[in-house]
Amino acid sequence: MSPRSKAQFEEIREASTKKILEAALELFGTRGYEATSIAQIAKSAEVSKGLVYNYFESKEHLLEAVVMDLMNIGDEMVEQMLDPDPAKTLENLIKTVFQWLAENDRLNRLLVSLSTQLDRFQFVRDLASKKMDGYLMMLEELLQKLDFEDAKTEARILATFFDGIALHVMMMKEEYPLLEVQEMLINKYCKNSTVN
Amino acid sequence: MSPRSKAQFEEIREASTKKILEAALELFGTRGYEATSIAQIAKSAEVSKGLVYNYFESKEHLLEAVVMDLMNIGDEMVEQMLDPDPAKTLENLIKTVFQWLAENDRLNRLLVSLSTQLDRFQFVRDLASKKMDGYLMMLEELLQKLDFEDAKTEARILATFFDGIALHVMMMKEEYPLLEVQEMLINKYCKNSTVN
Amino acid sequence: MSPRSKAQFEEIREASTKKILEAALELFGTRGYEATSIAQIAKSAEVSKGLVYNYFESKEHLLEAVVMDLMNIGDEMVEQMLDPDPAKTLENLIKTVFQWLAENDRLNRLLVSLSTQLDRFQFVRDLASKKMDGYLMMLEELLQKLDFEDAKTEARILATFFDGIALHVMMMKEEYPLLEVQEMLINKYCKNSTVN
Amino acid sequence: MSPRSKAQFEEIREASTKKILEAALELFGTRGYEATSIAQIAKSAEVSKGLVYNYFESKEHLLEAVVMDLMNIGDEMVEQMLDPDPAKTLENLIKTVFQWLAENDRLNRLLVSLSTQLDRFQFVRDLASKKMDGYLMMLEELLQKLDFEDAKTEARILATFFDGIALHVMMMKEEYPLLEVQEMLINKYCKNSTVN
DNA sequence: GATGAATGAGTGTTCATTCAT
DNA sequence: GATGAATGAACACTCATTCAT
Repeated sequence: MSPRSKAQFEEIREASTKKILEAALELFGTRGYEATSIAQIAKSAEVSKGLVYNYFESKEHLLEAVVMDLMNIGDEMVEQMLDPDPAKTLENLIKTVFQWLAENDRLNRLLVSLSTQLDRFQFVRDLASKKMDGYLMMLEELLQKLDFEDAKTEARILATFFDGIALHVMMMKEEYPLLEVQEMLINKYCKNSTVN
Repeated sequence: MSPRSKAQFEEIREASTKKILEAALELFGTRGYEATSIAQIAKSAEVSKGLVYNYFESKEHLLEAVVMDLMNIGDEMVEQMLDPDPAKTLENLIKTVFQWLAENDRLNRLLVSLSTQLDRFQFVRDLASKKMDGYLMMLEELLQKLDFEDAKTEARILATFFDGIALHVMMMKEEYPLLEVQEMLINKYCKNSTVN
Repeated sequence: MSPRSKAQFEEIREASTKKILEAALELFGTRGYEATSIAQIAKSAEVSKGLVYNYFESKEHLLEAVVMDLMNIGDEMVEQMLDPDPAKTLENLIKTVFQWLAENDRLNRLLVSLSTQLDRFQFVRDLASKKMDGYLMMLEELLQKLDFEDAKTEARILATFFDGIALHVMMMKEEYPLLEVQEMLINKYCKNSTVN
Repeated sequence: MSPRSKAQFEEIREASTKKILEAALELFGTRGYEATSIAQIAKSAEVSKGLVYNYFESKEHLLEAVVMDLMNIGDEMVEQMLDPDPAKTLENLIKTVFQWLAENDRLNRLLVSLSTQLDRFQFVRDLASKKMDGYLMMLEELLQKLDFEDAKTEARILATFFDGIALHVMMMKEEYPLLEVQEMLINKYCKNSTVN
């Protein structure tokens, strides 16, 4: 009865959605959300303006979809760095953060830029808040195992520092001495257990 | 209708310019650059739209003037914290940074948000780059005096960390444990000379 | 996969057409023609957008079909009120008009609203004009039999009045005193023969 | 100080406002509110789209302004027809209504068309409701003085009839026999007192 | 016969900027 | 120096219509 099967339609939908999401990420990440127009996204995705609205209710919903996509990727990465040795886990974590920053310039820029507009995008605030809490708890636990005195504040410092790096890498790109900083950080935090 | 002296004109110019700059800073800081219109600035400064364009070539030039103003204030602050004892100077510096962040929510937000658009605002890139270099050099010198081994990287870490705090305070406002973090930071960096 | 007979196809066609027409009537009547989208009609008729265009050339042609449908219903009603006694026929007519208005809020609204756009919908103009002529002639004939002096103008007045009620009922809904008005109207027009 | 005086600005504003209001009335009245775009109004008023929004917050506010303008005119007319003799006043009223309909085609069409969208335009509903109440009371009073038995319902009938004429004139324009209908109406209602 | 993905012209609205005075 | 009326390009979004399957 139907001319195309459900599966065929699904394929088409997915392909178009993907093209749009990728274009949106690219542009939101490089120019920022406000400075990117739907027309630009459509053009970059080689698609009509109207189609964007077939798949996403509004520009803001498109942004939400882009961010949600990213978050899922983030979760997967965390699981891969667990290790029986807490020092090793922390080292993995640090290395992963640094590597991610080196490779995901546009996502990084998008996330930082959104963090300046938390009031406007409630969903970002909720998401960031939840992520940050999980983040902090994990770090605190690790640092406790590594016998840090005030693990809670140390975790805060480490988390703050990670985002500081995100900001600086975003601003300076390759000029930021990621390797040196990473090494010193590992020295400071992952060699602690042996010292104490 | 007595003709006005040059000085009088100059006074008027300066007063109007100041009113506009203040309104622009306030609005750019709270709503963001994109979301603030020239009409809003003019209204808030109790001035006509046309007058804004008499003093500033464009919205972007107005932004530039606002940022320049901020930077000058920053320079003044640095001079006030110098102390013969490097540990004391560093402590002053840390305290000043923390205090500024606690008190200047909107400026902080404006600066962070501009840092995400360095490609668009070339003058911000140049400015930030120059400031950062001076900043880093000053920190490196201090840390060297405090006998840190790799003072260059430590300076980088400290600068990165400051901006990380800026980012987190902007996001979390009063919820960020500024005091605890500040204390731990002072312990880590300003007690070094006595230890070594 | 048995081939379907012509009759079966015809049945399918008719069923789909009917569903679409009903949905369109409902939506045009409640939201208005401009404010109703083809997508809404298709959804409400549980049919694809494409199918609507299989059966109706355009949105405007669909409207035309809807209106034609309505008109046929109107014709059927007229035949049911004929009576040997002209006074009785007129009374039937009045009562039918009032009852229809009380029961067909949405159709009434659609027709009035279309009458304000006669220039745009030529077919409505033609249709309305033809209907009105027949209407007037019937009324004139009746009133002549009831010995009204200037039956032509009286017929015009009655017809005008009917549409005035349509307008007011549409605006005021239940607040309009349909019963009182109906009674007075019957008194004025259907008791004439006994007086003269 | 100011380049143009307040009065000059006021003049300019008024002239532009008037041009826009006139164009809007013309187009809303002929094509309807929905079918008229701001672009069309601006073009017809020989003005930029942007200017329309300088003077009117939104398309709906523009409509409101147009309608309010009309209503004020209506009020002025009522006062001019009062007469010590109620029969004469009623006659004046009838004549005024008929004359207004003959001369104000577009306003009439606009008002009828808005009456089909009372739910959408709250301000029209409020306005119409208030006008109608005053209208009915005045008619009732007049008819009471003229010794009509059920003056309340008669007033309702007259008011309904007026709007019926409005509807028919709007549809048929010059083809509607305004004069004959007017004469018969005056005969029916304004000769009553002498008979009784 | 039937589907719904895709298009593009059009909508209401905003706003940086210009300019006559 | 100062005003605000005026412009026009741009924006987010809608929707009648087409078409490959």
